[in-house]
Amino acid sequence: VSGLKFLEYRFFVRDLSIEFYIGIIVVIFTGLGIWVGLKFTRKKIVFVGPEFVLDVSTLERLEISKREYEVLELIAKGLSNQEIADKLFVSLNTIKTHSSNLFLKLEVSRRTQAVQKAKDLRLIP
Amino acid sequence: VSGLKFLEYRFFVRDLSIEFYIGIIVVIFTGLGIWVGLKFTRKKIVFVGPEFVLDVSTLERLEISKREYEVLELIAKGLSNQEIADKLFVSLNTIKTHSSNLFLKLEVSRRTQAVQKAKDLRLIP
DNA sequence: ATTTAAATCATCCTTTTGGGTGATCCGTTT
DNA sequence: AAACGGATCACCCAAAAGGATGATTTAAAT
Repeated sequence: VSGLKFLEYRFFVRDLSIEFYIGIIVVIFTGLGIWVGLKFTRKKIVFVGPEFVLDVSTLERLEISKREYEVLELIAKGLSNQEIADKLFVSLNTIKTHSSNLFLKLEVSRRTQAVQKAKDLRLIP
Repeated sequence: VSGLKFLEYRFFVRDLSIEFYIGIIVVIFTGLGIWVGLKFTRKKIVFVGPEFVLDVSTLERLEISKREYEVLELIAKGLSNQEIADKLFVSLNTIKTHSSNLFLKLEVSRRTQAVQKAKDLRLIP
């Protein structure tokens, strides 16, 4: 306040009220507090594992059915057609049909390519 | 200040200086500023792509040769043995030998499993 | 009621892949 | 010089995968 009064004395002629000085002080120290708060806060670093978000729109665009998607997932896990058939309780032929249709829709000709492309398209993690 | 003086009047008998009140105000509003600064700071979120680091020790432990590793990479890209042979300018039989040895070392029996396991072992991204 | 899409299974045939074995060549190590 | 690991290739056989086509059933949509 003394400093402010001194400044007032030097540069102005008006006599300012004590409330005015207090207002200025409030503003200045609130600002200081904000600055300190920002300055000494550790930046909160959040490591985000690349959260997989299924691209449903692509799934729909390619008209991939639920069953085909199941087969795709199991193919991606490295299972053979026979193993997939056993796991889904259907015949090997059925799985071959599903995978064939899947390859057509994904525009690939091998299961390894299907896995690659499906990952690129965010259909599987 | 008026509020403070009122409080002083109510609960204390001493006559406190204006500097004292200003000190209190400074402390209060600096604290307020700090609070605001912390409250409205967005947490800094850093997305960390899962930086792939090749696990050389595993590669050496499994005694996977350079050529075999090359084949592994191309298998992971979805190439057929014939395509790999063309790309590396060797015969199909050579690739079959390499992939067979690779499967032995990775303890798998299919290329899709090899890709899966190689990823788990951090041999490929 | 008819159409449609999904899921199921089959048959036939071809290509790809995997497993086993053996052989040659070439550097490096012993 | 001999041994060794690596890279290369061949041949054989069996299993797996892929492509094409057709058929049946069922549930949902029109």
